Amino acid sequence: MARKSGSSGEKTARQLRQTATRLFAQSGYAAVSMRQIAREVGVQAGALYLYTPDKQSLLFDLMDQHMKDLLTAWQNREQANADSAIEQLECFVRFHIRFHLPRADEVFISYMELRNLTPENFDVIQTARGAYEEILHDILKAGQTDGRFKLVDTKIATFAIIAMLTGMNTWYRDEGRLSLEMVEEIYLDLVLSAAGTKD
Amino acid sequence: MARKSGSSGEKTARQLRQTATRLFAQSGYAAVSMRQIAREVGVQAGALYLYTPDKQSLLFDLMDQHMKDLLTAWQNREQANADSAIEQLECFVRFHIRFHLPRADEVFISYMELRNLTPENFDVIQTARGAYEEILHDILKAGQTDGRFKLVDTKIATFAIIAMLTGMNTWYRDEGRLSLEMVEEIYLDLVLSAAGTKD
DNA sequence: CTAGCATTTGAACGATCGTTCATTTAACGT
DNA sequence: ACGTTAAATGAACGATCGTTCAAATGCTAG
Repeated sequence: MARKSGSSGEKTARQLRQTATRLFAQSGYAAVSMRQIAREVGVQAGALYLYTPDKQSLLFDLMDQHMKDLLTAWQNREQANADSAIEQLECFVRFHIRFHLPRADEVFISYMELRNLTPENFDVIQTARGAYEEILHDILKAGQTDGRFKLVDTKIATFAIIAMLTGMNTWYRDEGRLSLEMVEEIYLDLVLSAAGTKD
Repeated sequence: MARKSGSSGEKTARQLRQTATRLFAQSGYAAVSMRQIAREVGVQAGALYLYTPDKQSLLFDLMDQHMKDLLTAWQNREQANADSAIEQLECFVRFHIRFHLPRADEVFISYMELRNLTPENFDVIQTARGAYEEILHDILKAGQTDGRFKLVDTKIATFAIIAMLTGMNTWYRDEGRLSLEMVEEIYLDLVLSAAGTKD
């Protein structure tokens, strides 16, 4: 047996990305073998190398695409012309939650597998992450300047808020106690309070 | 060559724990081989099995000890009889930071390597983590009851605050811009604000 | 000084790893 | 209908994995 009936490169490539995303998130990059991925895709291990030059590139491409999607989605967000810093912060929080919650696996990978990237690949992802953090940092600095926020240190607040928001992914479940909308309001309240908008 | 001069089981056991902690944090459990650990300890791989029954137990013991240390340290904290919820929260934040910051590797492992634990070992660690989260949750509930905190949901606030605090470990460096004391004050301000103590 | 114990070596086990490649078969353009 | 290309197989490569164990050696108590 060689080529299988109904086979299509595009379909296999898509299944490879999906399967790798799921397995890497579930067990970690180093713990997942190419043979295991191949088995769940439904091909032999050798066939995977038609779609990725090697395992490292597979990981990097997933992470890189995730970061590109994130930054692109922010550029294309609705309500891109919010005026006050408070409205901008609200916009950011809602955007972050709506983008990250449905992508639990990709988010998990992008945070947990940084150490399994080669140095060059690591730099690329870190730069993208820095660009995303800068979005929030700029908002906090603006609010601080015009006196709407009361923050001791905007840089640390940036890290703290992003950590807080991204932490959702560790406990949120679709079938859980709270809907996405309620969670969004709760976190919005926490972030606005932390920023000092209610003093 | 067999036994080495100056060899001592206690010393090797200690070096094994230290080396494994460092390497697991650096590269991840699955990516680190017993031979690599042995090389850095300064023995052959076979010798490690005098000190751990297998690699999985080595990981679990590190994580289990870390969680036990954490809960024990909380029991033995100074100022254990803080009265108001605000003071209790302040006590918790300072405790968390002082305990976690000097243990970057252990904290990293305990968060990142959960999926490499067997189901039984996973349950043990998760239970310990739940006990720690409950400490904060009880404080938040108390403050909510007596009206000092203004939180929409104490359970989510618990997760959010712990995520925020633990996130410090990803960026804090001893030689960095801010001292431990300054970081402590900044995070304390963020947490108290988020809890709604300044409304 | 010596017997027994603590400690480590170094080789070996079977299993699995990422990756390559000649070969085979299916799909498609002409 | 045929030739070309796309897609996949399955065997094979050397390397490395976690783990075991007999043998060898240093340490220590009597």
